[in-house]
Amino acid sequence: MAEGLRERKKQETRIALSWAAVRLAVERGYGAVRIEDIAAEAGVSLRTFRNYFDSKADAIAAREVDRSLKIAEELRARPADEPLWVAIRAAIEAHFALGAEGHGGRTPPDEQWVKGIRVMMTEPALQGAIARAYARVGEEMAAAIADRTGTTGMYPRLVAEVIGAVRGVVMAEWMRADPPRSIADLLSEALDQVEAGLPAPE
Amino acid sequence: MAEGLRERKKQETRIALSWAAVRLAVERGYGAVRIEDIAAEAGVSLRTFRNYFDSKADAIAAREVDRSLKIAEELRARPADEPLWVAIRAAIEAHFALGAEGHGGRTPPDEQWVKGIRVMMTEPALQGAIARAYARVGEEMAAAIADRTGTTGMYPRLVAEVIGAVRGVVMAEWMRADPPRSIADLLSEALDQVEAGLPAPE
DNA sequence: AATAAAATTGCCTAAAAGGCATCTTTGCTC
DNA sequence: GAGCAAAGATGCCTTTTAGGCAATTTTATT
Repeated sequence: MAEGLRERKKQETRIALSWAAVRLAVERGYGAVRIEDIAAEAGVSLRTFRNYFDSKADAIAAREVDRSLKIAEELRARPADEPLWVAIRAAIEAHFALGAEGHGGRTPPDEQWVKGIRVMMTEPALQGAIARAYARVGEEMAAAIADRTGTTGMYPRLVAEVIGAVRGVVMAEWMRADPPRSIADLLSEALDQVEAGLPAPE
Repeated sequence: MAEGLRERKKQETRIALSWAAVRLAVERGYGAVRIEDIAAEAGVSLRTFRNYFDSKADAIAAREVDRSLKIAEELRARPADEPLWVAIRAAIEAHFALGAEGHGGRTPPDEQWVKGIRVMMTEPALQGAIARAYARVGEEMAAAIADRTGTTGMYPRLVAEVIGAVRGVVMAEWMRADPPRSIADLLSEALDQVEAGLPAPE
């Protein structure tokens, strides 16, 4: 086994910790969670928590990083001859498939995640960590785009950051839209506008 | 006087504190600055510092917020009949006029600010605060754009966040470009690409 | 099984966060 | 211009975080 037990256990601990952090924050509010509680919940010592994350906020943000990195992964998985923006749309849509007007009866395990997102976007103390997390994601995206298009210079980063902007605006709108709109819709609308160069409507 | 001495003094203290924070961070490195030092430098008590800012990082970021808010201000000041993107370009360019291949001999007072920027973009501990700061700026920008275009929905926020993305990418490229390129150039290039809808180059 | 490498943990100190009461300053009224 | 109310500044205090260091346990390798 290439990675070995050691690596796997580390990942597991990391994920357990960040899930615990999210769960507790959702349950009792971010401010009321001590990192001590998080560590206890995950079954490690307080000190170990600190070996994994620099802060409570980072632990929560880590969940979103891991999720979001999948966009870049998905993008790399798309056929190489697919036009860039088609691939991008597909990658993002796959990522957001969670909130998808979940019919089908079975509550997706993501349902709890939606609450987590809400906490993350709401709690001011978290926004810094989230932003830093997305910066990480942006780098991955830029790399994926650079590889796919063979471009250098600002282009890949520009695209990556603009996608990040779209993600953010869409999520914000999705959370506050009343009546609710589907993420797929919002996403599509936003990407259309971006691809058109955001012309001023008259 | 509408605002009164009270408000003015508060602003002064706020600015003094955040300048002190930036200066000290540039001089001796972010980590080596105690908020106690910052307070002392600005001539207030440690406790007062805390009344103004939630953290050391916020104090530094505040400087960049104040600066960046001028973009929105500038945008509002542009003639109402100017096309949106023309106005946006002008507003951003005015903002970045600092680094402008400063000939003319006199070192702009902004020279120190450039160092400040470098610290802000470099220090990981600061990136969260910076990001939050830019979120503030994004709101102002979105409001300005909404007012100017009379649009609602995602459009204003989308434009604002995309501009933020451009700003970020341009600054990063500017700091790492070797040989150096002028900010105006980079900005122009980035905005061209965005306005064109970021088409994949072939 | 023996040993090296790496992770976990406990202990400890410095620093930060923020509540609360007190004292000053500012703004307003008479 | 004296007095009063509101807002800000300050000091004190407790809880929580941050992170270095060394000891201990666990995993990987030979």
